[in-house]
Amino acid sequence: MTSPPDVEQDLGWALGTVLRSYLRLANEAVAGVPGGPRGYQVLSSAASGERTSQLAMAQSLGVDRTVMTYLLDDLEKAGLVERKPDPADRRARRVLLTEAGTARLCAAERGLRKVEEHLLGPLDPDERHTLRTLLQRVALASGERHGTACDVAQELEGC
Amino acid sequence: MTSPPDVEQDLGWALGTVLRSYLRLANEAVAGVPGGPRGYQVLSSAASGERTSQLAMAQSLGVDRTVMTYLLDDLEKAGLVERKPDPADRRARRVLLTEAGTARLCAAERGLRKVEEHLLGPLDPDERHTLRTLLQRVALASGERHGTACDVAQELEGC
DNA sequence: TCAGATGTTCTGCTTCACAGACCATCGTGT
DNA sequence: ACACGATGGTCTGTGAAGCAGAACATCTGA
Repeated sequence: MTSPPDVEQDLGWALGTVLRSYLRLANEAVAGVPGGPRGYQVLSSAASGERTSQLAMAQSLGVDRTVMTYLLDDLEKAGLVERKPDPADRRARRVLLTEAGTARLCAAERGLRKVEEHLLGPLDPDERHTLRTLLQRVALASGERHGTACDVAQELEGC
Repeated sequence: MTSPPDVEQDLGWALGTVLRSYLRLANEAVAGVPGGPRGYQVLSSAASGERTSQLAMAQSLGVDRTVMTYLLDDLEKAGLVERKPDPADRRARRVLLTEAGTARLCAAERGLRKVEEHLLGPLDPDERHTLRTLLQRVALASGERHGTACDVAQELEGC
């Protein structure tokens, strides 16, 4: 007999479980931001100043471009962002935060920071930082190589 | 001015991004298991022998109990699991793996292991182990305290 | 100037999760 | 023994959510 590989060993299970808990809490923390946590991410992404085109934001956040449309519709309706025509490319729109949007973003950030700390409660400060850093590195790396999935597909053939 | 808190600093963003990449790869790795990665988790959970009741499995995997029903329907239709009446409680069913189910589970596990290693590619072996361990601890802890969300809700009041 | 690529939006469709009702069974109390 | 609420499982309806595909405007390169 081989060892009994429990579900809890599975990276996917751990990721899913943590994300579920996070979302459950985050939904309350960002109450008032249309689109929930994703709406917050849009705000945050727009606030950074880079990647203000809708498509760029959609890709970095992992949402469909058609979804980004009505996500922004809601945020605009709530007066948190504005869509200004991009002077350099008249097809594109620059997504800019209004003052209300900036304020709402800050409030949401404060809330989310507490949620994160609560979620990482079982870890000591060093470990929290380590987890954040490692996750971030994996996220950044996996975001870059979108097309590189093929080499894994090849490996999988041999099973 | 405060520092510019980019989206990539957000724990939720990192979790979501990594999980998305994982699912994209895992979907191929578990091809042939009805229900995709979740179907695999059901198999894995049933294989452990504990938590074989549908409800217990549903909770530990974070899916609705009505979803578990048709998830198991599909797995049973594919001949990977059996629903046997629990002798101790005739309301409940024990979910048992068939031989085909066990084989499929092993194959899926091999595939997923490669996916995980590929995903954690940018980390060195020590870091991979650290990330796995820390994530697991957070996942286990956040799974246990389901009702303890209230204290965070209280904290959030003060924002 | 023309052809193809790109950014955005809109329409239609399919999938999917959740709420709620329903049935069978258990456990407890009387 | 019986009645009651709680629990495990299933089914039905409904609403949301995302994606494919087309449409339109605009950019870019030949």
